[in-house]
Amino acid sequence: MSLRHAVLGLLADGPASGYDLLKVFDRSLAFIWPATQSQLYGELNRLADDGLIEVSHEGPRGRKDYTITVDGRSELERWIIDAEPDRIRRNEAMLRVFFLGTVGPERAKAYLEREAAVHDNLEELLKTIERDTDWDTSDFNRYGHLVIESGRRYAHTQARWARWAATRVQALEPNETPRATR
Amino acid sequence: MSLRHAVLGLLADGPASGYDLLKVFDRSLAFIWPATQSQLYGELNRLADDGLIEVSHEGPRGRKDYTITVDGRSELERWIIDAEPDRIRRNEAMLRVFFLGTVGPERAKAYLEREAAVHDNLEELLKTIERDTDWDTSDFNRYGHLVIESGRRYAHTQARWARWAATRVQALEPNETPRATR
DNA sequence: CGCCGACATGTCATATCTGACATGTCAGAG
DNA sequence: CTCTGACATGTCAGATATGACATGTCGGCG
Repeated sequence: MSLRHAVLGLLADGPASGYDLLKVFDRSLAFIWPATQSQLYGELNRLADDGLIEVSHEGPRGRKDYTITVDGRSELERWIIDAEPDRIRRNEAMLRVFFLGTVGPERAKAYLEREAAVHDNLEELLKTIERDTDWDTSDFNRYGHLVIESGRRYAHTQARWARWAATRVQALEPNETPRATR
Repeated sequence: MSLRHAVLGLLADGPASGYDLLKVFDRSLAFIWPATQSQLYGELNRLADDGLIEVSHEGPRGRKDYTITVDGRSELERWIIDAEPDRIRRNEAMLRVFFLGTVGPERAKAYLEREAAVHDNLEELLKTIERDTDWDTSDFNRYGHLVIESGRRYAHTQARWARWAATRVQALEPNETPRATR
């Protein structure tokens, strides 16, 4: 249930409307905490009900600017410092690797090489973002730079791993003991 | 909705009961695709309804051994090879990093050093598993070794990143422009 | 002045996840 | 023979997530 804290964190930087926040989610938080529009507006109302944020200004077209309250700020700090992060990471790509034995070495190898290419591309994308972003003025804040760098290193490591894994596939196959089809 | 495919993948290795599978989930799939008991039993029934698996044997205490069907096997292969993996990874720890600016440099640094230590421990754990596991007979299959190695490299990279990030924190703080509390 | 595209918020059905609860059986130790 | 712990499957309420749908407004271009 960290959407709540993502919203608080964004509002800690200054007041914003749901519409504003949605753009930030799409642009900079998309990789680490995606959120849909219906989730976001629902959460804003719940946060306001709980007194962690409040409507500080109403604009045209029903626009509502929300501001974080003192309670909201202390809840945010509590979450950042005290709460143990949930480290569970479901990883569909790795789940496939786990079962690669069922499709035979050629297709396993092809899969891993594709993974390598995907992560090469991701690394390039993140490098481009690092190069082209003005960290003081963009939707990414200064600490966002650290997050992007972490992603870049992750992509790099994964690509190297996938290429290494592709070379290991042959060795993993049982020596001519075809798996039972039934 | 990949729990479905995780179950198919495990049953591709041979028949098993829900109880058996639950142990495998806890022991070897826990890191990449955790599942609870209620999820698992529900999914087994749904898979059987859809004809992708079938009850091949009934044992004592209501035990049901499930076997993957031909349809199930082809659905599994389709998923591994054809379907585009969902690469969205919610990452609570990184979300915190994104908002580390709100708690001040000392606490930000402490957080990152803690992250480094956590990932050091994870790396050690995975190294131990790599060292002590017999990859031919354990719940991990041969390809599971590749998955563990990927995790090990990930933990290593993250620990290095966190230590590097800790050194960058000072530089990220705006020069004595205290953030507005309101 | 009319229209289009961006602005802006909201609801709803469906699906899924989580954790707790419920129920019962069998094998082996003492 | 009794009891305990592992075996074994299931249901349910409540919380979250997803994607589609609904509704309306304002600013600026032609």
